[in-house]
Amino acid sequence: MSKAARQKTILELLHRGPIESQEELQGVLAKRGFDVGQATLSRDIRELGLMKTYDGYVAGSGVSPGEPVLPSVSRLVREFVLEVRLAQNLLVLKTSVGSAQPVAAAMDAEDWPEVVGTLAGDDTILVISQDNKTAHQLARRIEGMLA
Amino acid sequence: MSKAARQKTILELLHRGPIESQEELQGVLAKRGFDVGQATLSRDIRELGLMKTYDGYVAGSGVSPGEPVLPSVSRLVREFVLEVRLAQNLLVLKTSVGSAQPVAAAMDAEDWPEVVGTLAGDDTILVISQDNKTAHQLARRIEGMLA
DNA sequence: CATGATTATTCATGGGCATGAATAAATATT
DNA sequence: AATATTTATTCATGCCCATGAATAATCATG
Repeated sequence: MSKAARQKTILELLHRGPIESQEELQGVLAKRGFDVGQATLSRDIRELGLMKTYDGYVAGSGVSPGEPVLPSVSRLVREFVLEVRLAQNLLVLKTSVGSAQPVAAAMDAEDWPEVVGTLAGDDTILVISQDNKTAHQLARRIEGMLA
Repeated sequence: MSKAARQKTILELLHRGPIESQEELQGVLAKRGFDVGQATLSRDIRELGLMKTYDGYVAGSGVSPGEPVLPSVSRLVREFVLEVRLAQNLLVLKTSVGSAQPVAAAMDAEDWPEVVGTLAGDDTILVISQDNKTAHQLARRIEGMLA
């Protein structure tokens, strides 16, 4: 099973109540068919931004139950973005067919300060930046991911 | 630059006219910033289903110019599909947020005989199969990709 | 403070994928 | 038919990513 599925399950489990330790989490996940090591869970916890309270691990208030996580933006950009075009303070990204949405969602999740907003169609993403300069910086960042 | 971008460019170039040889293609791509070897082009040509005619390489009639290609279905399934649920002759696939479309598109492109049709939302794909048995086979295939 | 429990990080490994050099195979030319 | 050219395939390599064993660091307990 995949990392994304595992992390989704972790969030679902935490929605039911806190889990005391990584060891307990390991056991509960094993019951759901996820055979996973402690090191991996430590990483998952960090990636999901979980908090350790007196009662155990809880999800942050910004994370809804079962909210599936996306692969990293650099991975999605590398995989799906075909072209990066600059038009003043706008960036137009061409993607593989039907692939604009996950890329845009991953970008939104990054909360990049240069991004005012995104609009995703089927194979095109419009990224709105504050001005020409920041758009240019953004384009270079994305192109760096493609290299 | 990425493989997908390169293959898209190949298709665009062929839309303008045939290209005689892989060597010529290599040179034309180099002018567009794609530094790529002959072996790779041979593979691209095979993957894109290009045909070698008397005039040179042409795209098949089923391929539109600049039609971006998707990653393999197994790759997309592995990356985005979180759950596979069976309901009689229907399969419900849960994906990461906003990721249903590329997965469904890649499935459609496979022309699996067991698939009557697909319907993709934001994070859910409904796959319609002929009957319970073929749906079950399909589920197992997809689950195999996830392992 | 010593010890045990828990968590984080390092290190090594392996899977998946893409690539090009080298080689094999196929095709074109003379 | 011999040779040159073109294409396909094998082999080796490297990148990216994920993982767990081992270890280091941190925290809790007595």
